[in-house]
Parts: sequence; structure tokens; C-alpha cells
Amino acid sequence: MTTSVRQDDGDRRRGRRPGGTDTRAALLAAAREVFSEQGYDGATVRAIAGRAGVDAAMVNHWFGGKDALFGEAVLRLPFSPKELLATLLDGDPADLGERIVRTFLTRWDAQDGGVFAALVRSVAGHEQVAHALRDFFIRGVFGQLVPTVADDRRELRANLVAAQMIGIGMVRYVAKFEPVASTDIETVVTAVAPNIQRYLTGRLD
Amino acid sequence: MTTSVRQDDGDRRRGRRPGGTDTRAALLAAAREVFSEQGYDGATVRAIAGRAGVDAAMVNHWFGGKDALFGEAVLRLPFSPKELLATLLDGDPADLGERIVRTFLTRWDAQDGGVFAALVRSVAGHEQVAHALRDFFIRGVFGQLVPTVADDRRELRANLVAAQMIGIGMVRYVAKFEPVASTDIETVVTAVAPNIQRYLTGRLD
DNA sequence: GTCTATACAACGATAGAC
DNA sequence: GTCTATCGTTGTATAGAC
Repeated sequence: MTTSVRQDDGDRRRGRRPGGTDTRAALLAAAREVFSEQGYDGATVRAIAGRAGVDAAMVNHWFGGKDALFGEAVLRLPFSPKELLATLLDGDPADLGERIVRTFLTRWDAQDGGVFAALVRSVAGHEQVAHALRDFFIRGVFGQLVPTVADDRRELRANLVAAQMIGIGMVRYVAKFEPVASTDIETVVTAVAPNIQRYLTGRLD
Repeated sequence: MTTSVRQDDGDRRRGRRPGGTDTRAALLAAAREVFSEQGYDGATVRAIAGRAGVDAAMVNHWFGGKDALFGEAVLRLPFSPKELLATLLDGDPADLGERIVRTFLTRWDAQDGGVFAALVRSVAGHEQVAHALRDFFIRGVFGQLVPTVADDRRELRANLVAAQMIGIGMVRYVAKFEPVASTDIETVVTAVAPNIQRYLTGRLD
């Protein structure tokens, strides 16, 4: 996990602080960490502000409240559906399943799995989060991806691909089952990709 | 979702009730509902007691606290690993994947999906719950199941089967993606079972 | 009369808002 | 920093069962 957000400092001593930009960014980074570790309910405004090295009142000042901070910090995922689609569609459709597994694992591993865990942990009672998740994965990613390789049952195929990837994420990042939680990406890719490929282009009946 | 457990009579006087009431059972039923809807943190003792039509102090009186109530209401799953194993192992190993998918969907559909959702939502900051989940599924169910059909990479296979089923559960019960959330069980079985079967007995490299 | 299930009030902690 | 709301929990009085 990344370490504390605002390094003690020495590097921005002189003169007046350059306005709020630093504080806002520090709060965003701290919020990603704390929400990832604690989930929405467990993360307190004071803990986030503390990690950012500012007063808790700054959360209200810069974001208007805990909800808004969560939306900006966590729901704003570290990759856009657009860019993700471009990466995945670049190559042989027969290898799409492989690219999907590898790309998702690579991105989420780079986040320490924290963003995935934060999302899952925060779906609780927060229909807004569930809705955002649904939009992102089904409409934004898999829903766009599937029509490029399949003609029938597109929604079902998109659901199944999402289910498999979410399941892998749950096992690797949230529940931390071994060996999947610790093995290298390529082992998982080799094991899972054929199943994704079947969901994409195989017969489902 | 089922409605309130004890009809509200407006007659909540102090003191012992006339015979026939079962406050303990009412609290258990209400707790399953509320934990399912809100997760562990979101579910308040007062909300649970309110739905059961009794005072919040009853939770402490009958269970000793919120933690213990959660344990009895949610972690006490509606089926034992033992009985589950017997059901799944009864039949042709070549159809095991199919039986796994059908059995899990049938059981969880019967619970309104609430128990699954409660578990997932409560894995949050509660390592104890995650650990119980891990034990139940990996050691208690899939870990026992896989060795009967596979010789190599048993742990990996068990993880992958668990991942696929958890993913389906997430999509059907928690995130509620369509069409998987609403379609009949057999459609899902037909679509998913071959992939489970590959995880059980296929080549993973 | 005794036991116990129950409701109500209040406590201490802690959260987010302002 | 203060305010207010709400949480889980505890103490206690009371109504009914036995």
C-alpha cells in the first residue's frame, strides 16, 4: 500500500502555501487509501483528513461531505472504459479472453487490489455504488466488448464475463483464497482465459 | 422481501408478554432481513429490534450483543457442508459441474439471495467473517469436492470453482445485473456448468 | 412469592456537519 | 472546536408466568 500522502515536508516551506490545490489532492489520495482499507462505513472523515495531514473540516470545505469525497475518490476509477476498450480490442478476437484476464489483473494488482476491495465493500446499502458499478462494467466495458465478437445473447455473455472477472477479483483481492490470491498473473490467465473465451464466443446452450 | 416479523399492535407495554410469543425467533428472522439489506455495519440493533416489534435491549438479553446475533442469524448457514457434499457427490462425476451450479442457485434463490448478500456485504472490515467464509467454502465444500474428480492442482481448481460461483452470486444477488439476475436457473446452469467442469477436470495449462 | 421477559431511560463513545 | 444525532450497551422498574 502506498505510504502517507503528504511527505513531511521541507520542500514547501517558503512563503504562503499555494492555495487549496495541494490539500484537495492530498485528501483525494488519502481517501482512496482509507476507503480501500476500511470500506465506506468504516472510513471516517477524521481518519482521511488525518492521513492527508489536514483538518477534518477540509473535507466539507473542498468536497461538501463524505459522500461527495467518496464519489470523487473511489468511483472515479483509475482507468476509463474508453481507454480500457481500446486496449482490449487491439488484437486477435480469438485472444480476447486472454487479454481481458491479463489486463484486469494487471490493473488491479497495480492498485494493490484496494480499489476493487473498496468497491465491493461499499456496495453495502449504497445503491448508488452498485449502480455505478453496473454502469461501468456492463454498459461501459463488457457490454461494448461483447458485440464485437458475438451476435447472439450479448447481454447474457456480458453478464457471464463480468461474473467470472468479479469472482476472480473477489477471490484474489477480497476473500484472499490461496493460491489464487498470491500466484502470478500468467498462471491465472492460463487457467481462466479459455472460460472467458467460451462466454464470449462459445455456445451457451 | 418479507415483511415485518411481528405485526405491530401498538400494545408494547412493559413487562412480560402473554404467552405464545417467541421474541428470540422474531429477532433472528428480523436480523436476517436487516443484515441482508444493510450489511453488518449498516444494520442497527434498533432497526432489527424494531422490525421484530420488540425493544433493542432484547438483542442483548437474548444474544448478548450485535456480534453474537450476527453470528447466529447469518453465519449459521441454511445448509451444512456435509449435507451439501452428499448431494453434490451423488451422481456422475462428469455432471458434477452442472450439479454444483444448479444446487447453489437453488439454495440461494430459496433464501431470496439475502444470505449471500449479507455475507458479501459483511466481509468488509470483518476479517472474522472472511475467515469463516473461506473455511466454509474452500475447506468445507470445494476443497472436499475437487479431490474426488481431480488429481493435480487441487487447491487452484477449488479456488477457480469458488471464484466462478461467487462471481455468479455477485451478479445475480448483489449487483443484480440483467439478465442473469432474473433468468431461470436452468439457463444459467447450461451456460455456466461447462466452465465449472473445465475447472474441475480440464487442463489448466 | 419468585422468576423472567420486557420496555424505557440514560450513558459513553463517536460520527458528520457547520 | 462545538453541536447534534445516533450508535451499542446497561441499569432498572414492571407485568405476567409459574
